[in-house]
Amino acid sequence: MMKNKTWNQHVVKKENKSLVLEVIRTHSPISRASIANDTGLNKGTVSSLVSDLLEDQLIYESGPGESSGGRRPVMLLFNQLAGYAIGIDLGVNYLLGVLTDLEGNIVLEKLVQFNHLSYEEIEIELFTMVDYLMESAPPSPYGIIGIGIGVPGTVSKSGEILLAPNLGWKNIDLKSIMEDKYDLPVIIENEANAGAYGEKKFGVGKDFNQIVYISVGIGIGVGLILNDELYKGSNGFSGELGHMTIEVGGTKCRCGNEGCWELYASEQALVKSAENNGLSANKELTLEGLITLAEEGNVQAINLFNQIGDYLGVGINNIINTFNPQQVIIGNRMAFAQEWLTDPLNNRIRRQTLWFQQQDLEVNFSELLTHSSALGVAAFSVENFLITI
Amino acid sequence: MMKNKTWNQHVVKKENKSLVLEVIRTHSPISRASIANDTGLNKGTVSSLVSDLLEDQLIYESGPGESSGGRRPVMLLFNQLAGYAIGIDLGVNYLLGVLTDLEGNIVLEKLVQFNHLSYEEIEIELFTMVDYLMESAPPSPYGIIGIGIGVPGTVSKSGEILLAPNLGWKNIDLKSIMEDKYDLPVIIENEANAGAYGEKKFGVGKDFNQIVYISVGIGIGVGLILNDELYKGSNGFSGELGHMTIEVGGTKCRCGNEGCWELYASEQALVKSAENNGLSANKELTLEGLITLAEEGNVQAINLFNQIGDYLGVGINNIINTFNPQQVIIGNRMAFAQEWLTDPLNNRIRRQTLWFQQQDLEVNFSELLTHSSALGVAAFSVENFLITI
DNA sequence: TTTTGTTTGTCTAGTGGATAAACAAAGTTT
DNA sequence: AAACTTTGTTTATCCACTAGACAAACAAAA
Repeated sequence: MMKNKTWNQHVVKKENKSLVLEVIRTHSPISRASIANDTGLNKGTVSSLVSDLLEDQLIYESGPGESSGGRRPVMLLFNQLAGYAIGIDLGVNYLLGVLTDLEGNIVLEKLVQFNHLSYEEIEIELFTMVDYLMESAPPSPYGIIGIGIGVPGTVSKSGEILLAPNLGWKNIDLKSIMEDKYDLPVIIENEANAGAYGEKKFGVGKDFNQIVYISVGIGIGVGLILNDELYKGSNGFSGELGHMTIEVGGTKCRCGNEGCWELYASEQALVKSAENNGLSANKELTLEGLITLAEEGNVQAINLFNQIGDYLGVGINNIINTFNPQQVIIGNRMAFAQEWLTDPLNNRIRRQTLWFQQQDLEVNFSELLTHSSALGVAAFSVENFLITI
Repeated sequence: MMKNKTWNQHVVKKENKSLVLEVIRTHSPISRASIANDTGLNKGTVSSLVSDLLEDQLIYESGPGESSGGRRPVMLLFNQLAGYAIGIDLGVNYLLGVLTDLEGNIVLEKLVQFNHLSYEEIEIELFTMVDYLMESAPPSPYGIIGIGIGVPGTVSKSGEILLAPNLGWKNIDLKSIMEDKYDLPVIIENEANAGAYGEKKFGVGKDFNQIVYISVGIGIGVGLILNDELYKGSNGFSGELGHMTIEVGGTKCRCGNEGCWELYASEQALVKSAENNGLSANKELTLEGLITLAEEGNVQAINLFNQIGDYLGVGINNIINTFNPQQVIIGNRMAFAQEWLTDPLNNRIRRQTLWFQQQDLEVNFSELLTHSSALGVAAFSVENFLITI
């Protein structure tokens, strides 16, 4: 049985309803007439679909708008308060939870930090976080419409966390656990994938279709937006670019490979070379400490960041040649060091990337910084909810 | 004006008609009843669509099939002779043209070899080739349905050849030139992209959805099949992986970068190290010459191929980490040396690729060898033709 | 103020394609 | 021969979209 997707009028209606909702979401406030004009749908069709959406409470009518030489239009607006989504960024030593409306606006946010917790202990923190956010949600027609969780590891298509090395987790079916407990749709996604989506929806990637988002933290992860959609490989493991070889016969990595990119351009690389350089110890040798040093004008610290920027450029160059993206976004904690990374990074790219790849290419730093992932998974939940309407 | 895709019953019919044709193409011979069962469409709907397709001469009825306990079914078959496609692989020193039916079977094929021709001279060869293939096509309802050309260079989405370094071409709008002359749909595609599609449709990639095809010739090009579709970047330049850095500070490449993969793992790398090793000159130092030497048991030649295999593995490792594909196909001329490449290549991958990436991963050599590209572009033309029905 | 023309949104009739169910034809099985 | 099965067509019905008529609400010109 192949059961290929067949087409009938029910599909047509659902599809057109989605289209109308999408137009209202992106162009609000907008009149029925403008929707008909924009989509090419007949005026009557739009009226009928709009009345459905009004019944669903997903949109509402506001007062009349400006006349353009005739009867004044009734303006339609997306009801972003029809429900709320929970997005959680599950980090190695923190838990960042946000409650967003259907437009991705943060209604409430909470950060918990910890150290060296076991899986069971983190699970308790997670439950506490979700409970808190659920209880705090304002009343709404649809209530909590879903929970999204971003994790620093590989996630299978079925939502199982296969390997999260920095957490020490392996084969944890968090999706089922959460769905059983809360009876809500749950989405588990790689942190870099989530961040990529977050930046695309709400951050610096809004106007681009082909985006490579590079999450530079302890390690390096990459999220790919290809043709406006998140791309995952055949099993959902794509974007493990932190383990791309940039130096044959280079340093051994615990992944089994050698010369891996994240050994040269991540937070762990930064801290390690700081130690090797015997940098003065009046500041702690952490990313934050080194940023403070650099801000004070410490040349050694600045050089370290320059070095990281250069190595970032090497990997980014490879990525550009592979994907020919419109935009490269550097995100996560390392984005705080933008000031000292930009020049060496851009130099490397200007010198070494094929000229036609540089056309229409933007290299940007994250706008949402540490919030990209949480907002991204929340947005996934919203998207999933809206297509079921 | 956004003019988003709207849905109506015309679209539904077209889509369902395509679906029915697709099922007949892949499952022929098949009865109307089976189609209804497979697709989920109503029997009556299938009957009506089938009668349309019969009128279009795209399918035909054969004699009755086996009964399964009731009336014997009328079997339907795809009429692969309803039209013919022309596919041309435009190489640096050759022109390979094929005439295929709508199923991709080669009806006629012709190879022309040359050396150091200017663009104008190659254009003449190209015209001669197309004229020959068109005249030789058997009579059919739709005649020649399109021309596809694979070129070793970057092609913009509008079909312009932007840069073909090994040909010395720049900004040549071959698509318009051909369409004006022949008044037929013309598709220009990068040779590696075409090869990837060819292998997916007719070669070793038939049963895979995420394929990385690596065309190893004078240089290295890569074609990506992601989610069953050819992926091109934002401008159509993706897959320029020959210029991926695999050694920081390595050999200078004329692309401006250094340590590019194709300097270590292509035909040009092979020949160069053969020269440097001062290999005996009783055979010419070409790929073919070195293969002959290796077949005779020449240890030096075999070592050279082993070296190439190892470096191929380095780049392939990066690619696997990036795309998490189901299959990697090594194609083009270097595939003839499969015998001496396989072991070092697989060793490198087995040692250095993350374990979960190796699951369900196949590394294969091309089946179509030098025909992948020509068949691929012909298949593009067929596909484009069928969706206009 | 009146008239004219425009814009908005609803309503009605009609079109086209899908579906379900009845039906005829051509088999097999008992 | 009778009963059942399978195939493929036909018929009546449903449903979403479209075109075009229409009324309401407004602006601008007379």
